[in-house]
Amino acid sequence: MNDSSTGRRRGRKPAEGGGGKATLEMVAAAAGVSAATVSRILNGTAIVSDDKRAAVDEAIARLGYVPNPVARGLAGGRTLSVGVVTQAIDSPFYGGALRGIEDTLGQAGYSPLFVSGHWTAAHEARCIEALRSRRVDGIIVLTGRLSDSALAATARELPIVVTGRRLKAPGLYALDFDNFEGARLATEHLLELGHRHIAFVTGDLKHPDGKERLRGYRAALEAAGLKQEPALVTPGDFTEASGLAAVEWLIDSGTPFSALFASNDQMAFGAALGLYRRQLHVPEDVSLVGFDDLAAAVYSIPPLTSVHHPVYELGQLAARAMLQLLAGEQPTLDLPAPRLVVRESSQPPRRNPAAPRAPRRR
Amino acid sequence: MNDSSTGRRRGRKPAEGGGGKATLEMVAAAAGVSAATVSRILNGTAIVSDDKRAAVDEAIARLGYVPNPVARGLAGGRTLSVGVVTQAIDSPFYGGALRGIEDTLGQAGYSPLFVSGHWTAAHEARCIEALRSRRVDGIIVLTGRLSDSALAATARELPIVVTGRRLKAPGLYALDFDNFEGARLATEHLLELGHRHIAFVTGDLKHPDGKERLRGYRAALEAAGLKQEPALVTPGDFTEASGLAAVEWLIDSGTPFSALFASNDQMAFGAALGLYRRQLHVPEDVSLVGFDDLAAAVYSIPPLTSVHHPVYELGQLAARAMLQLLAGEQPTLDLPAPRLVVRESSQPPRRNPAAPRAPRRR
DNA sequence: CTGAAAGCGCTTACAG
DNA sequence: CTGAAAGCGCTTACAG
Repeated sequence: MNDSSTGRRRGRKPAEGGGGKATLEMVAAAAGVSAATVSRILNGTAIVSDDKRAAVDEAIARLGYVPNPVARGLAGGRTLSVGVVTQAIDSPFYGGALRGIEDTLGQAGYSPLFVSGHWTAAHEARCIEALRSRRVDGIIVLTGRLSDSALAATARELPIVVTGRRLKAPGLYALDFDNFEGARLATEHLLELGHRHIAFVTGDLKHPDGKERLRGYRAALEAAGLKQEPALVTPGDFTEASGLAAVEWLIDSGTPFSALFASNDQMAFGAALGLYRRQLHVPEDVSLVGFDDLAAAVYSIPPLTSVHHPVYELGQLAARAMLQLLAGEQPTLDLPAPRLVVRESSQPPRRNPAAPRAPRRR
Repeated sequence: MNDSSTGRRRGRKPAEGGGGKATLEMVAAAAGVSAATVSRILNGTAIVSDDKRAAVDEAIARLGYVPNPVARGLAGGRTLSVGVVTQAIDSPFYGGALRGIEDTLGQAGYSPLFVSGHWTAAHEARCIEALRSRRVDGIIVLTGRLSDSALAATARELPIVVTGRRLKAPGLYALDFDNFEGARLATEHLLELGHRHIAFVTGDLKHPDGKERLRGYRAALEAAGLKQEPALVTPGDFTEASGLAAVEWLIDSGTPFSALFASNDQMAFGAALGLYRRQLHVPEDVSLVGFDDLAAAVYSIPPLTSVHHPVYELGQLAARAMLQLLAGEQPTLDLPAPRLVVRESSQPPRRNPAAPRAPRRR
């Protein structure tokens, strides 16, 4: 072939592979139609005659054209991206949710923009500003510390999906997990095994999840007709370190307990280490139950009984709700009910189930 | 004040809070200068007289102006965003690196765009396309399966920083951790404790990290004058499940060993569960050493001796290198040397250090 | 030192 | 059904 036949002498090499140089205009020229028509075909905005459509499709394929989302964002006001405010990009808890969001959004042609809120309202507010300045089409907020009213306010500007709270506001959809029921289930499990002295490590009680889980624990005890022992409830903050500290505090306080329910798996892991250090065996000496059912629960020693928190589904649903909001629909999605995954860390108390036994040192 | 003095009658409410509606043009008008001047001040592109600068600063503050990165990207060709190809957004291993990248990039005004490559070259290639179509200014690739030549090729189009390999190419900077030395150190530690039968669980051997760690293990044995026992080397793939399977395989094969070195912590966790299931205690019966020093290593039972892999720093350095590449500089950064963190999972072998002991069932 | 103007690659009323 | 044209909010040669 003769290369003088092509007009691009000093042009960069023709586009192939995404991000190439082909533009809408080039496609339009190649197909012999206007740019507007190509745009309409791409967006399904209007009915176009079959032959033009075929010509355009062919041109797109031949040029390896990939629309430029940046230009799209400027012109159309939509960027096909949604911001995701997580608390820490490397959180073992939210990780699964991020994956669910990424998968679901990706299928719809949207990209997630992940930012870390670092568990402070000020930081989260800054994240939301940054996201808005990037012109995201909507924002998914995973829990966080922002006030309901702040969230509702920004929902007036662009669609918001928020997890971990119960909240109704225009332009906003809230997705909540039944933490109360989960904690109730876990406590009930221990009660059914015969435990009567069940220690509880709280989460951060400023956090709705923390509050609800404590409530669930108490409700189960009450339903069983047991009196609450304040000495068995020790404060934690959802970190491994606080679970470890809680166990040491409990043991040192001398209050007998045959089971321990931690408000999340991370604290349960910390608690397990604390028990190990004090030579108490799980589950022979103390039954241990966590909450969240992290991936690591399966490989903890012994494998941890835990309330399954469907984080991946949470991410999927949050993304789906966002897509619906973006499409002008009203989401009606809901999370599955909590269920307990029983593994090897819980069993009936050693001696007489009714007779509490003080952990002893060996 | 009389509101007829302002021209915006039906306009949306004035911008306040990021992402507001103020535009460059509005700032220019308010400050009595041209848009070009405002742009120059914002970008530090040219020297501007003090009084104009003051007027502009004031107008920006008053209007709560936030530049629109989308428009910026279209006009200037830069989006102030860099793509990050990780393998799984919720990887316990890469999580720290993502945080390092986010922190470092954020300080420089850049935003990361995280995408998951799912450990396949095809997927990663698609990620890179998607990222390029989003017009990122550069791409950081965390390990991955892409061929060196594919990476070098895309580095001709935009700056690339890649971790986990040794590679030189124009527009590309590679950041590698000394996996060989790390594995050598870990094995040496076990040898110094007196172990002579050290089992090894490999990582994915198609992966450079996997290969290097095996090499380090072998080098240490050789340096100690020990003959290699092929039966002690069992294949794994970096997952917990493969660590568990490896231990079962090892025990069932009847080959005696007093220590086990897994090519990463996740496999060490799996191995720990396998030992627990077979009633073998760590470290009394078997010493266990991992690699990577994940956050979870501190809370595993017993706390795991592991080669520290500075992932957060890795992320920071990768981002820093990208920033330098973007500024037209040639990075010369390097990762810290590996070091071993000794915890409670390793100790001298039970009996005579020189006499191998077959794990027994109890 | 500073403006006017063109242009980045698309979308979207507005008119056929 | 389809074009021509304006415009999204910036940046950047090009001229003073």
